[in-house]
Amino acid sequence: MKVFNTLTNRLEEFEPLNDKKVGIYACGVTVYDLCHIGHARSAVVFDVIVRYLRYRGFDVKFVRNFTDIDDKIINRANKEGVTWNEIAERYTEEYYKDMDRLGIARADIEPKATDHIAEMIKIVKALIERGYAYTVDEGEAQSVYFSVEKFPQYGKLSKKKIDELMSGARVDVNERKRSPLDFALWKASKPGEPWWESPWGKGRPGWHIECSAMSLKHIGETLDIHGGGADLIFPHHENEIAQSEAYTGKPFAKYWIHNGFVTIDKEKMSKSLGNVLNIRDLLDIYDAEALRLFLLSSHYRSPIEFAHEYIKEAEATLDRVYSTIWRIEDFEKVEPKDKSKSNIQIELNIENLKSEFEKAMDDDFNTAKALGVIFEFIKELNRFMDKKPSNKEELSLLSYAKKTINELGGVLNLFQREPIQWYRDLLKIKKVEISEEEINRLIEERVMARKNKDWQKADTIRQELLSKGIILEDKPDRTVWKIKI
RNA sequence: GGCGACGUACCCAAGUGGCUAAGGGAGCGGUCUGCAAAACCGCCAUUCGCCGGUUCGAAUCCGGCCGUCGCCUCCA
Repeated sequence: MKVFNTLTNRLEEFEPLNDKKVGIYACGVTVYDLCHIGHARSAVVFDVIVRYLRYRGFDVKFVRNFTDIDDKIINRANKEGVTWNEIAERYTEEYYKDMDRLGIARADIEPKATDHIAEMIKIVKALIERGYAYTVDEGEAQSVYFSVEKFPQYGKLSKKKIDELMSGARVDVNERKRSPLDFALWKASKPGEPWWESPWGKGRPGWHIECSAMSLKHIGETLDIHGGGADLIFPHHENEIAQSEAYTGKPFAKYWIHNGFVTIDKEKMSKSLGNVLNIRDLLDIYDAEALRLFLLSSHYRSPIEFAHEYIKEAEATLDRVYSTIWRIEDFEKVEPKDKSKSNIQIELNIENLKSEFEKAMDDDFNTAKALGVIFEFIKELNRFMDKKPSNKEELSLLSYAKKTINELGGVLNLFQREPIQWYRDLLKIKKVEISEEEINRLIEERVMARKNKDWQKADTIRQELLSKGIILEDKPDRTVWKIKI
């Protein structure tokens, strides 16, 4: 199994530090606003990585944090006239609402920064004692900064050189740092800001230190995998390496995995550009699984361009998969004819499907390729069913195929619904103005008309439903409805 | 300015030295159907931004050019 390591800029064989045990830490969100589709991508990517490692038999401990104290949270709270923790709690809840719908499994541990103040203080104290950090007076209290020049390897993750960073650095007149590259480990609180008691007076933690403290506590000195969005490489992850390795003297993480951005009009989606799309707004008009499929349809490190058209394509794809599964279920109801000899020449190579899927996923979690493998198999399945399988052997092969799609889909957390549920959910999300009962009533009416060869009436009903976004399919034994995408 | 990534059909997207350049969507033609829809079959890149080089052989390696984007500031 190979993974791309940002630290070495190369594909590497994945070998955890302790046999089958894997400790993963992924940077979560700062809870000050609704999550956007970029957050969704990162969450989906690491969700799939964890699911696949488990599928491969690794014993995974997955930690994903919440940053629940930060300037942005404080600003938002001040703007709304509420407390900072009210903001943090509110957006943590909203995070779960969105991520649950996207099928993101909960991490094994989901620590919050403010529950680890003591651990952070301990590290900061040690860094001062060992000469890696220094204090700066800020009125009654002190701030603590990490001195980047004391850590010569600084820049090894982001491939930056300290002197080049220095020459390009902005000079911030308000900060009393010794070097513009130094970053805050601990901030003295200004009046009105939240604070915790510390050896440096009333203050609050800097951003980066929380991840060092929480990963150390919940996983250990060296992580197998540390991940997050590519925009965290610098300075966040670079700073984490500096402070963690200065503290423990051990490598902070063996593999660094970073997901690419979501772009709109080829530009990175970001708050400062004002082009963010909230997950919430998209889930109002698209099926969550379609959004998830869209996010997995290109490699996790490539930039992925968002367009409504692409989500619709993903919906069409899902529709095809669920239609095929539905078809299999029809065959499962057929009483097998034991005597009939199999005359189907079409290959239904399920072991090959599995091995090709695994091959794709083993290659740096190539979900795009893995999906291609599944879609190819879907075509094979339909071809197989076109030949009207009827004996026991053929029908059990179909059931096994269905089970396998479910199993492999489970790694991506796709294709897990009952087909009828897919159409019912779509009925809601597309705001179709007709109930399932009404659809079934019209179908009954049309069945009667067709029996009487009243084609005109049958076509009128079909047309009426189509105008509301419902497509009818006449099967040999019955008529089913689907949603027009 | 420094560092990095990318450029594959009408659109999305795999493929990083050698069988016919995956897969999906759209489109066109056909089978099936009362008509449809779905499904299936066929067509849809002699060619991978451009120009050179290495090689028996390159979309894949090297060099140059053009274009797009990202990081260097809070960001998934």
